[in-house]
Amino acid sequence: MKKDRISNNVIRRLPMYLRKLDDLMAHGVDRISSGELGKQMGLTPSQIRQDFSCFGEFGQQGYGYRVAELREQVSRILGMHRGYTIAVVGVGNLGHALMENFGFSDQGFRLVAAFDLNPEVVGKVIQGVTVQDSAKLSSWLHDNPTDIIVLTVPRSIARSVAQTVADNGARGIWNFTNIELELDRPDVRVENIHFSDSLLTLGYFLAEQDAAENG
Amino acid sequence: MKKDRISNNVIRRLPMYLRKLDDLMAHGVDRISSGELGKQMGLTPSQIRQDFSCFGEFGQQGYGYRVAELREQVSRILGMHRGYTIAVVGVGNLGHALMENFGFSDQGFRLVAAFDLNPEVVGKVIQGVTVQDSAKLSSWLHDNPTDIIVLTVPRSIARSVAQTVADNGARGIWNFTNIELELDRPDVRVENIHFSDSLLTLGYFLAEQDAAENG
DNA sequence: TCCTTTCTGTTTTAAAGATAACATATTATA
DNA sequence: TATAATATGTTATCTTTAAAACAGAAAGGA
Repeated sequence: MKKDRISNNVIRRLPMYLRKLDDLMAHGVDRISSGELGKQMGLTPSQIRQDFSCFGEFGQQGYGYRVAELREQVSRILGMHRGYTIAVVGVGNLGHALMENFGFSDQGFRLVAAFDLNPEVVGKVIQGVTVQDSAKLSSWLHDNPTDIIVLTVPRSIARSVAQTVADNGARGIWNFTNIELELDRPDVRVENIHFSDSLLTLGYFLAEQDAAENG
Repeated sequence: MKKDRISNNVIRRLPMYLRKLDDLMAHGVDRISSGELGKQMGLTPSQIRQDFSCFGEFGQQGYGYRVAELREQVSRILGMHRGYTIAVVGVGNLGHALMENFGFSDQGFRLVAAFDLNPEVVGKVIQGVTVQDSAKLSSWLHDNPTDIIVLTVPRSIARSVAQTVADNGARGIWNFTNIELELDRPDVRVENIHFSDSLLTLGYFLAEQDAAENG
């Protein structure tokens, strides 16, 4: 039965399902049961069936799930067919790396612009996109409504840039800066990649191990 | 009362506390109550007190928490004083960006080595570290036990490289490749940065918004 | 110094999340 | 065609996580 309110945990598992299903398709698997899928993903069959049942009935009793169809459903739920537009703000090492190596179009997004304030970077063409001067950011966004901003600027200007893009129609911010943005616009969604949080978590587990062994 | 088993959720919040406490210190705040901290972080005071009480009694009734002291405790819990060693494997755009811009030492880690198989990259010195040929990876790790491997190689070789480093004493893998590693070594901790999972999650929320408005 | 206020650490209660159980439908097989 | 096996979607139960309530200790003021 379709649910109205989908829990965060379920949403976070959707991309994992997508990856696994892609993987299965690449290996020529065209049907799978929740039991087998659970075994391969380290989840219980119950959880898998419950997760999918939040969005509809994608399986068939006595048969299982058709991989291609399920993959399509998950991809649709994630909005991958919508072709959301993306602009990178801050073309330093990281922003550059994302433009070059992250396959935005593979994931259903369209990289449409990039901005930086360094004159040495402005004008460069990366993946078909010309880096523009940050001074033009506001007006460009105003003229070209853009769904998602990749925020890869130094943390010192992160907050003000975030506010600027939020005030100029951005609907989501993919935040790579190491701060909590705290915008005054609840309609703008912020998704964080906190590198240091992740590494420190890893460090915690090593420290825990060390403590258990020595003290 | 100190707890034996700390839940994952609590652990994931620790780095957030650390960032907030750093922030408070930078602003000259030297004491804070769970109420005020909760307000600033979007958490309930209860949760904050419970989180800290997992590790000990860091506050003072009627007074609150001394920011510097609490920061020190959190940092200690995360093992930041232990100076875990780090080697980057895969010095492409992303690996390079991390070496240059992520402040490993600021977070208490020591960047000690880097490896790549591209001859144009091998020999380069980045942040004081000379990039070595990947052919030397196994033997080097064997001779220089390293705590954490930053895995920034192409996904095609990710699994085999991960296995290699795990078999040569790595204790943790910071995985930036878009796959689930599934090592046969439960003692090696894997911490993932799944860029696409994160962006797709953001996409989900935009799609949800769109669906609510139109259909 | 005494009393009120503040605020912690812990206990209790409630909510959320995950697992297990179940009823039912399809597939495969004899 | 009948029957056993399989596997879903849903309901019920259990576990985990978060919030609220509370008792007691320190701080601050009159």
